[in-house]
Amino acid sequence: MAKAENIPAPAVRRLSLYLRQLEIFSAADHRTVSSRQLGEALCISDAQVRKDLAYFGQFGHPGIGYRVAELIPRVRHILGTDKKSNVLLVGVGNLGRALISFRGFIKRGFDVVAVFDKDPEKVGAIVAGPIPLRIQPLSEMPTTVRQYAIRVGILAVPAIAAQGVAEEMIAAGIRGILNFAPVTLQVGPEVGVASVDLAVHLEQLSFQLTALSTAAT
Amino acid sequence: MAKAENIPAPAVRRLSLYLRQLEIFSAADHRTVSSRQLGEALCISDAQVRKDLAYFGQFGHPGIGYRVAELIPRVRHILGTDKKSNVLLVGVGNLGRALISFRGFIKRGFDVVAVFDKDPEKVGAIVAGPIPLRIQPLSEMPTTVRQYAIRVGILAVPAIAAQGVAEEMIAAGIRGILNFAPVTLQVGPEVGVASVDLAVHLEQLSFQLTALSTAAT
DNA sequence: CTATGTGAACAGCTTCACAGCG
DNA sequence: CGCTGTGAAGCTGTTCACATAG
Repeated sequence: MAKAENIPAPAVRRLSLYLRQLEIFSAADHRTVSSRQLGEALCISDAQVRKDLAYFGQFGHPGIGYRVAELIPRVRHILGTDKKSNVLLVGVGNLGRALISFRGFIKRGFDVVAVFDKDPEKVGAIVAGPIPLRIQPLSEMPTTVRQYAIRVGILAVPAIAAQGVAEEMIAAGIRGILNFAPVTLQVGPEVGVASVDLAVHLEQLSFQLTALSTAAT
Repeated sequence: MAKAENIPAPAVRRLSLYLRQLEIFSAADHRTVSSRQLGEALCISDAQVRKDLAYFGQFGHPGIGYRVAELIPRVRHILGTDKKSNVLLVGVGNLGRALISFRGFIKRGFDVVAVFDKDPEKVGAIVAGPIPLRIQPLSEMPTTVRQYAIRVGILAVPAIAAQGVAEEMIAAGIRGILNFAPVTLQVGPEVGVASVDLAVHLEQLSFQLTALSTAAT
């Protein structure tokens, strides 16, 4: 076991993958799972799996492996997803709409309970989703954040507006931002940011392909 | 400069970010940019920026920095995004629809030119987007891939179907997959995979927040 | 005999610091 | 004098190999 700050970031990333895979094994009625099985399913070495899990505690049973039903709740607790949590979303464009109706969030314990947009034309409209939501103006964010105890926000606004909106979110009390705008947000150390740049991922694939065809010696 | 296989993967990831930022500087009429300016905008050290760019060639001018108008096309060429490329998408659910109408892809040189779905009820329907597209059955994929010279596909189907559909994509000639399904795809080494798991990102933020509040000693 | 947990060895990425060029 | 390009140093994450437990 180790203090949170000593745990490598990649290990935390993989922890989510372990949980995902454990749930798959659980659905397939596996009682126990070895580090090797877990690793093979995720293309990770068995040593890596053991080391990663060991950062967070002693979960395994020598000779047996990891008991699925025991490990899942432990990992959920570590990730803080053992309780449901409320999130908000800013930016009801194409992407925003899709994210609101995305079922994968609920499945993992995240409920989108409020949505905001700068455009006065959109404010007041109802957007469909797991729960129908009224689009609110940004000015209501501080109140709503307190009311629903929201800590995490999804940012799906155009690049040009992203930094400004992020600052409003932080001022409203948000402490974690999932950013879909193609910009690097400048935030203080008290705020966590995870960025998803869809175009960047395509560029990575494009590079791999051109690199491969160039390397055809 | 170095061979493609010697370049660290993180350097390639950052290369996309440099391009994004260079375009921002270009729009702001900066003629030249130093490694320090580029780094500050992206929260990366200046040494890192120089080393990364040096992996791909000698682009800088001592005493001056990097000429924006010169570097942008070079980086685009390295990433293989100096020419437009056609991509396809499989899975016309909520997320799929949003990705089809997502403008960010076009802006970076990727055109979604064909969409597929397994559901016979959906096949034949037209989906709106930059170009209206007819939803095709998977059986037409090999032909369409050849016709449009498609190399990269976006996978936006449910987790349970993802591995099977990925295999069909590869059989049809796809060599790069942008995967939105929450599973680890098992593919051969000739295929590139980039995975985006939206829930995993939220879990990372959740962990950071719980770790922070726990560390409040 | 199987499978974990872990110190030690290793590899790879990042930072440093400076030579060299404009 | 400013800023790049780069070997060398430093550091962090991964792999190895084995003691240990069931």
